Amino acid sequence: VSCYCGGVHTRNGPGRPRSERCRQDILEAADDLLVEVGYAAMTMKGIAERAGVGRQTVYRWWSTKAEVLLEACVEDFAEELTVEAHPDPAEDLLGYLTALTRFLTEDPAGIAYRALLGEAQHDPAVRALLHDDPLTAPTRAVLARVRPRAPAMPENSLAVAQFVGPVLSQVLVGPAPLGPAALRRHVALLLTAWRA
Amino acid sequence: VSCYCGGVHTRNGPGRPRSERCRQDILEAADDLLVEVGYAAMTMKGIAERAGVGRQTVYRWWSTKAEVLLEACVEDFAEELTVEAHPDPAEDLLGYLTALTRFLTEDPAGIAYRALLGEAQHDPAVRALLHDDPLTAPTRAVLARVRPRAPAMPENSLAVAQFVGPVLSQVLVGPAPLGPAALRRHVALLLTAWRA
Amino acid sequence: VSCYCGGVHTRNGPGRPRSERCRQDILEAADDLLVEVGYAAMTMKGIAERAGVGRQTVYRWWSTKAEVLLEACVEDFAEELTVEAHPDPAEDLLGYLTALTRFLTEDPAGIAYRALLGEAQHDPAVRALLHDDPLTAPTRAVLARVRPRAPAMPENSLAVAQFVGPVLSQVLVGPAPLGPAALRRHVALLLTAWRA
Amino acid sequence: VSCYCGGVHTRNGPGRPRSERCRQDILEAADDLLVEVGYAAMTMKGIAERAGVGRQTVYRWWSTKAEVLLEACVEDFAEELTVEAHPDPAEDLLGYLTALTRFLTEDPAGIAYRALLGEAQHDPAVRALLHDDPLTAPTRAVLARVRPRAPAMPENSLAVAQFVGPVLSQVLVGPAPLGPAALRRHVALLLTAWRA
DNA sequence: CCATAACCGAGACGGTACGTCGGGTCTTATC
DNA sequence: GATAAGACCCGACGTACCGTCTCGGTTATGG
Repeated sequence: VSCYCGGVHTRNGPGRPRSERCRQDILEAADDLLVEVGYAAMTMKGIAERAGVGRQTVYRWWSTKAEVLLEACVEDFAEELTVEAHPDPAEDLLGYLTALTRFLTEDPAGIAYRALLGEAQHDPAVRALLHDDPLTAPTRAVLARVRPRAPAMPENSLAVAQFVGPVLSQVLVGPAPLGPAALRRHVALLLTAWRA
Repeated sequence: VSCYCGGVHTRNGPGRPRSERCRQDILEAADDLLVEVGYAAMTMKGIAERAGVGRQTVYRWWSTKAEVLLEACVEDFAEELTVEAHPDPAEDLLGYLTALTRFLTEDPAGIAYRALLGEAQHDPAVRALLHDDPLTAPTRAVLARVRPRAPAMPENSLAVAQFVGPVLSQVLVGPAPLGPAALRRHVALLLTAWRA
Repeated sequence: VSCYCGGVHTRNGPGRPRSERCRQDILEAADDLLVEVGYAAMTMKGIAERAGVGRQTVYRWWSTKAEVLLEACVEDFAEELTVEAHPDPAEDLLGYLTALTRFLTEDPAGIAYRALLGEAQHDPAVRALLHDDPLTAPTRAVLARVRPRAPAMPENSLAVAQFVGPVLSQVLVGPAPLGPAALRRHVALLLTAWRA
Repeated sequence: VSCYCGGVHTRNGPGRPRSERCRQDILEAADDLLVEVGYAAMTMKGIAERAGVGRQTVYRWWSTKAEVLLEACVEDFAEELTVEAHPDPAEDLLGYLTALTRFLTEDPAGIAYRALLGEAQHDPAVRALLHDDPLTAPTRAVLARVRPRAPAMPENSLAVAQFVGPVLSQVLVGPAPLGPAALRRHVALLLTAWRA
C-alpha cells in the first residue's frame, strides 16, 4: 500500500525537512528520461542532473533507478487500468484486455512496468520491488465482476494467469501483441471453459 | 536454426581464419558466468578474461553480452524442450508445461532466456535478436500433436499464447510459477474449450 | 612562475575542494615512474595506479603525461640551476655550464626536461607547454652578471643561444656531453669574442 | 653509406626475393604520414595500410617507426645540406646556417630529423640509431673550408657544437629559430673568436 | 619441372593503454 | 540536517595499436 520505497516520509526530528519539491522533480525527471532515452540509458546521474538536484539527494531516498521509476509510475497504474463495467461479461473482459494491451505498449507507465519487469528477471532486488504485482489488483476486480456468471472459473491466481497471461506474454515475447480479433477469440474460449 | 549473430562464419577470403576454439571458449565462459554471477554482473570484459581471450576478439564477433549469451544457449533450447509424445492429450500438454516450467526456473539455458527476455524489454536490439522466439517451435510441435483431438483450437499464434502464456507470465511476473495442480487444471480447462 | 596547468587552483564555489594530497601523490608518482621506467613507458594509467588514485582524477587536472611531468619537475629547475656567483667571469660561466651539464644528464628533473623537449618536437601541445623555456631564466641571470665585463655580448636571446646552445645541443644530439676541457675552451672563446 | 637497418639487403638463398617495390612504398608511406599526421600519430599499422602492404612485411624489415622513418629520410640529409662554397668565410658559414635553419623548420626530412631527435631523448634504441649524427658530416665539411682562415678554431667536436649548437638548440627549444640578423651576428662573433 | 623456401596480402589473435562514463561515497558551503 | 556542487575511487565501456600468428597465394632458386 502507501509507498514502495522513498514514499512520502514525513519525519519529525530537527533539521531541514525533506523537500517535497525535490521529490517531485526527481520523479518527473525519471519519467521523462524513460520516454526520451529508454530505461537502459537512464542513469542515477542523469536523473539528478535532469532534476537539477544533487546526486546524493537521489541516493538518499532511493537506491536504484528501478526504485525511482517504480515510485514515479506506480500511481498511474490503477487509474489507467480501471475500466467501466459492462453488462455483457465477454465485453467486460474484452474491454479490460484491450485497455491492458494499450497500457503495456503505449502508456509511459506501462512501458516503465515492462522495463521493471525485465530488470526483475536478472535483479532479485527489483523482483522484490514488484512482489505485489500492480497488475493483479485491477485484474482481479474485473474477474470478480464476471465470476458469478462463470462458475467453472478457477481460483484467483490461475484465473488471472489464464486471463491475462496470454496477452502479457505476447507483449513481452512476441513481435506484436495480440490483435483485437485474437483478444475477442481468447475471451470467447475462456468463457466457454469457465461456464462449463 | 543456423546462426543468430556470430554464428558459424565460414569465410573464404585471405587472412587467418577464425578460431573455432576461441568461439567455444567464449560461449562457455558466458554460460559459466551467467550461473555464477548472474546476468546483471556479467560483463564483456569478464567474459573475455574468463575465456582467456583478448577483449577485441569478443567484440569482433558479438556486439553485446546478450548476443554472446543467446548464441551460447540457443542450441540447448530444442533439446531441453522436446518432450516425448503421450497418447492422452491432457498428459501430453501437461508434460510439456511441466518441462517448460522446470526449464525456465532451473535450467541454465532457461535462466539465460529469461534474462534475455528481460533485457529485450528495454533494449530493442535484444528484442530483435529474439524475434523468432525459440520457445515457439517446440510449443507448436506439441500443439500439432493435440490439434486433431481439439477441433476448436484457434490458429497457431493464439493457441500458443493461450497454452504457454499463463505459465510463462507467471514465471516472469509472479512470485512463484504455477504448481503441478494449477498446470493440470489449466490444461483441463483449455481442452474443455478447445474441444467444444 | 605560478602554475603551468593543474597548478594551485583555489576555487571558492561549492563542492568538495580539490585534494592537495592527491595532487602531491600524482606528481610524486610521475617523478618516480620517470626514473624507474623512463618517459616512453610512462602511462597515465600507470601514474594513477602508482599514486593510488582513480584514473579520472589524473585526467581531471592534467590532459597528458607531459603536463603531469612538467608540473612535477618545474619547481626543481630554478634551485638546481642557481649557481653561486664567482668574481672571475670565466669561472662564473664555467660553473654554470658544468652545473647545467650535470643537471641535464643526471638530475631527474633534467632528464624529465629532456624527455619533454623530445616530446615537444612532435607534439605541438607539449611545445606550447614549454613556450617559456625554464632554462632561459637561470641562464639570463648568469649572463647578467657577466655582461658588464663583456661589452660585445649580443642581446639576450642570441647570447643565451651562443652560451648554452653548444652544451645543450651536444647533450641532445651527441653521443656524450661536452667534457670539462671543452667547456673551459668554449667559455674562453666566448669571452674573447664578447670582450672585443 | 651502407644501410641503417632494413637497407638494401640482397640475399642469395632460395625463396622469393625481397620486393624492392614494397620497400619503396613503405618508405614513401612513412614520409607522407609524417607530414600529414605528424610523428606522434604515425603507427606501424598506419604505415602498412597506407603502403598497401601487409603488417608483417613492415615488421620483417624494420622494428619501429623510427627505423622506417630514419631510412625514409636519411638519404635526403646530405643533399639538402650541401651548400656551395663562398670565398668569404662569413658568407660561407652564414649560408650553411641559413640552409640548416630552413632544413630543420621546413623540409620534411628536417622535421623527421627533429622528431627522431625527440624520440631519442627517451628511447635509447632510437638514440643508437642516430649515433653518427647525420648533421655532423655536412657541418664538418663547411668548417673544413673555413679552418685555414680561422687558426683559433678548436678541434672538430667543439667547433661543430659552437657553430651549429646555438642554431639547433634554438630550433629545438625556442619558440622560433634564430633570424637572419642573429645568424649573421653569430657568425661574426664566432669568426672574431676563432681568428684571434 | 617440380620441390623448397622465402616473400607477400590479409586479418584473427592475446595484450595493454587509451579517454570516457556511471556507480556510490565523501566533503565542502549554503540554506 | 537537507541540499547543490563536485572531487574522489572504482571498474566497465568500446577503440586503437602493439607484435605475433596463421592462412592462401606468389615468385624465385636448385635438385
